[in-house]
Amino acid sequence: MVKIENSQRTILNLAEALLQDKGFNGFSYAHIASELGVKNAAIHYHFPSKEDLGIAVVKRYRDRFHLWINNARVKDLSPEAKLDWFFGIYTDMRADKGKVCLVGSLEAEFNSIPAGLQAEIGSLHKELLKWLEATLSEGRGAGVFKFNGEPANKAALILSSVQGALQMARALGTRKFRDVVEQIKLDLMA
Amino acid sequence: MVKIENSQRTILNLAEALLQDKGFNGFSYAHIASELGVKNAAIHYHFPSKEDLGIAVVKRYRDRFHLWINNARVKDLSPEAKLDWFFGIYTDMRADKGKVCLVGSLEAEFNSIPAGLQAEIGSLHKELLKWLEATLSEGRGAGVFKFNGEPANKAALILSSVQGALQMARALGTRKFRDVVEQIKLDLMA
DNA sequence: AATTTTACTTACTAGTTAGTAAGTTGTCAA
DNA sequence: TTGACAACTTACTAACTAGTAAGTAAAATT
Repeated sequence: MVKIENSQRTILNLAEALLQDKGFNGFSYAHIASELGVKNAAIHYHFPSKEDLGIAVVKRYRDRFHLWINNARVKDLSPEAKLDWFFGIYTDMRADKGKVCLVGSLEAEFNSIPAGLQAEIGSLHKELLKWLEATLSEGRGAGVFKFNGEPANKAALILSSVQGALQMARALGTRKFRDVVEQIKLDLMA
Repeated sequence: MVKIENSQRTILNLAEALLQDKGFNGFSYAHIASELGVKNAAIHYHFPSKEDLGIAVVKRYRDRFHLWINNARVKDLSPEAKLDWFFGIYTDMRADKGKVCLVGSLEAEFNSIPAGLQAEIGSLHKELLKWLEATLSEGRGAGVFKFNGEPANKAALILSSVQGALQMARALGTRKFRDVVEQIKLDLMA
């Protein structure tokens, strides 16, 4: 028995990449197993069902996001820098083999994924919106962001558009993604 | 042999609904066949491969869009009314069992769908953007829309956000979709 | 040293997938 | 009236799907 160090984490890494690349219905346990050089059943040992695996991926993603936004390196940034950090997450996804946001990927397939995973992705989406809303609110208070209406609605618009822009970029190129991010900033700073 | 009138169209209707509901990897020929009360092979008779079926759905969607935008009932509208008509398409999707845009659905699964379908969805996306860009340009010229930057970039932002908002609404409710559309209008009219 | 636990493999199942080949039947045109 | 054709059905395949049960070997615990 060759002990692969931290199999659980390696499986989660691969599952996360596959979710962002092919979608929940676009990958199988066999994909993960062959990539890792183990058998299907080894994956089922760590994550009994595909729903368990999906939920674990999203849970870890949520934890990571919480760690970041509560970390001084993000918490103490100016609103503009916070927003740039946030957009940077999506820019990195786009650069990493044209991945899309977990939220967008799973919500596009929402009606063909397990209920537990639906709930989990809803929680992540709410948390992303909440942080973005607070950041926009802070920025408008400081006079650096300018927009009409509720920060919650502006947050929903911005998050929807970066999510959509990552998908758009798959068919129309990275250029289009950058254009959308620039336009968001233009609308916010003008 | 019970003759179902216009099977081809009935299959396309069902396939389109399934694509917008479950995604390309979330439905099968068996789903369509059982819903129509025929056998799998009957679907293969009309559309030999799943790629053929997907392409036919998107092609028909494109044709429909072209017909509408070239029709006087849309062509002769004011820019604001044109935009409302456009948003109405997405509002209707949301109301119709929480469907999402074909473009968003297929681009989220982009890396796990056939190449021919990838190309077809790219063409549709370009056409939607082109029309929206022209409408925004016309509206800004007429003084009814206000925004900075290129109409092409503003069009990409708006299309991305309605696409993303339909997906968001699946996890967070129709309310959120409406909020995004209202915010787009607010940003455009202020 | 004995036992339990962890992390697997082997071997399997039942169901689903897209896709095909060959046969059937109603309709329509020559 | 015959023959072609459209629109299927029957019957099948090979590959893949998630998931399970039982066995194994090393490592950790007692």
